[in-house]
Amino acid sequence: MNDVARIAGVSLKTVSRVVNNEENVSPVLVAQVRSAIELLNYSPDIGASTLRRSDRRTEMIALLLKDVGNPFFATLHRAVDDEARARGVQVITGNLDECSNRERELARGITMRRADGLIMATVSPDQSYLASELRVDTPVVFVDRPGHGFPGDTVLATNVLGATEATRHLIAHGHRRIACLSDHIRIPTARLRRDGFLAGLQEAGLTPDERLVVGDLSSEALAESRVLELFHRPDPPTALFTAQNAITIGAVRALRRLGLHRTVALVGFDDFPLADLLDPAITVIAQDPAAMGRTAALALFRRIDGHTGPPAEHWIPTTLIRRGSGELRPPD
Amino acid sequence: MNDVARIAGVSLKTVSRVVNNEENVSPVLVAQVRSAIELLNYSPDIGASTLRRSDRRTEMIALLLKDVGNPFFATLHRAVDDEARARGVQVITGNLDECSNRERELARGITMRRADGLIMATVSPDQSYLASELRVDTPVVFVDRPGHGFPGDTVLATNVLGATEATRHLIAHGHRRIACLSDHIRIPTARLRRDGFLAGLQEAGLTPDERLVVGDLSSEALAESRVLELFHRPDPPTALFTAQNAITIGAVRALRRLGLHRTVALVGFDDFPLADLLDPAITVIAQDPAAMGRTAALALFRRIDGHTGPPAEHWIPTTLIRRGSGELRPPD
DNA sequence: CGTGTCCCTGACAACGTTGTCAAGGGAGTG
DNA sequence: CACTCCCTTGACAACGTTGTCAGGGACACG
Repeated sequence: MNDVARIAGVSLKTVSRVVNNEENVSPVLVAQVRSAIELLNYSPDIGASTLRRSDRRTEMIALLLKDVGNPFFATLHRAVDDEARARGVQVITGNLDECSNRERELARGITMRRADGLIMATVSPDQSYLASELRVDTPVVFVDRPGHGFPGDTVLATNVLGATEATRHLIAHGHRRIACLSDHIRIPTARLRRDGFLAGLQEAGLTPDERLVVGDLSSEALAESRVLELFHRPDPPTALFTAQNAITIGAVRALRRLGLHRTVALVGFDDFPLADLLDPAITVIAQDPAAMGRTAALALFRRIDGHTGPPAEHWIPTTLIRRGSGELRPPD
Repeated sequence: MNDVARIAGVSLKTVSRVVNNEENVSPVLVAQVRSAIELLNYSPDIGASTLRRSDRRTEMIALLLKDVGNPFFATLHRAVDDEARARGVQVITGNLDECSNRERELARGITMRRADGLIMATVSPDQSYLASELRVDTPVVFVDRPGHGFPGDTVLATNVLGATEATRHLIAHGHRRIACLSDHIRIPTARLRRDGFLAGLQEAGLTPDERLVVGDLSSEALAESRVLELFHRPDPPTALFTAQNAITIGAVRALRRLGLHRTVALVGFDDFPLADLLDPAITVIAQDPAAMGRTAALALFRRIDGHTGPPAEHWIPTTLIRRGSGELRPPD
């Protein structure tokens, strides 16, 4: 910037004014400065600018989630990025991998980089550490999973309602023995979906068989083997509700191996690509990760732009998509 | 940092030394400074540090790709991030969406943020603009697609070889009329895979029927409708080689609709989740996006750490995975 | 003509940090 | 004891930028 000022024959401050498109600079000088910028290939340094500015904006927000490689979060990430780019803001991401202590570690990195805000799909049960880890007034939005011990807007899918709807759907098709398969129950989404499932049963006056409620399936492979077990025991279920993507796929593999895929009904929580091309096509409760990302980003930017007020809750509705697997009836 | 120094009763510089774990600070002062840091909840400002440091490292690298929401690139992104995090480096991403001018626009943003390096899956045919857009000595690594007009290491899948192998595989199963369906031919990967396809035909002494070589399929839906057309014309192919993920899926949909999915052979370039659960399961030439991301990141960090030398080319091998769709024989 | 107002411009300090240099003090050496 | 050397510490400037303030010129008004 020094060089630009010298070449253009103006002061440093005038260059700064031109770069920031401030008013009240004579057109002649603007032209001179611009051509000097062109000539020298000058590019302003956002870091230095941030340091000096009074608002201290870095024009960066952080997005902490399970895994940017996971399709659900990758879609959410893309939606956040679209909103951010429209404002000239960069998104920096961190992968938590269901690993509690990494949450805190990454929050520290966010702070050192002075991000303007944070969107986070929590892993650990308590976020009160954010009070000391984050700078004051850094807004936080919790997405997909709620936060505890730290104030922030929340963007959640209607997990309970969706799971209840899935269960109701299976019951409406004549099922009485329905298994519920979910990820580890300490994960909020898993717990809520199981709750929704139980509510669905209760609604119909059915009592859950606890041997059919499995809550520690942390991988596709584990889900597959647990479903196989389920059907090697007496009195197996006639329908499955799988509370998450990877579990649904594990269950599909197991049913295939058992030759039961056209017999046992299945409704999965969370849609996935090609679900409609399987045989039978898989009925799901679809989430809308793009809407979740967009909503979270908008909520965050509103806070960054100065909105104050009590934490808001945004609910992103889920949709039942009938494709075949959920409409199979039990053998009479 | 000022406050920390005052509370600890030492100079600014000593705090700096402690924060950076420099040697030759007395243990007593280290302890004092650390407790003051604790007390005040002090967090160093990477931005200010970058500004003053002589090496000017921001500890950020940029990753420009088609779409972070696309599974192939999401996996690649994750692999890059793993390497980066091991070094305390942040990855910032940009979505190009096959849109040429955004490439340059995002490069400008990268420069303003002073990223230490750039990994990029090019969209436009020429990257010579980088010479003026980037700061001098910013290393660039091209991944998935080669760069032109600007020096940089390259990490590419064996596109030609893989496509030839696919074609050879179909020919070995008795096919003579094979269609090649690819994305727009100006995209390097699409062109290379078509070239590999043609090489495979030539190897077997077959002459390509140009009506069976389609090169402008930019979406799944378009691929689907073009395949439908293909089979409504006389003398349709007995096998398909689809040069990309989305096209493969479009083709599967079309074959389903025609009831030909168990008749017409299909080999797709690039693996995708659930390919093994379709009926028939889809034979593919699998790429290894994680290896590509990892290799690109390692190459970039080697440059950032001072390695000089002529641009290197890294080839990531593809693998033929036989699953059924590629082993169908033509009707006699 | 004097005064006030507005527009344009630049000098200067400051943001939070680290590189440079010099000074103080203690230990080791002749 | 004098001298050198190394370890420890701090003062100060500087990184690239912007906020603040003040000065100078043009113009309008009384």
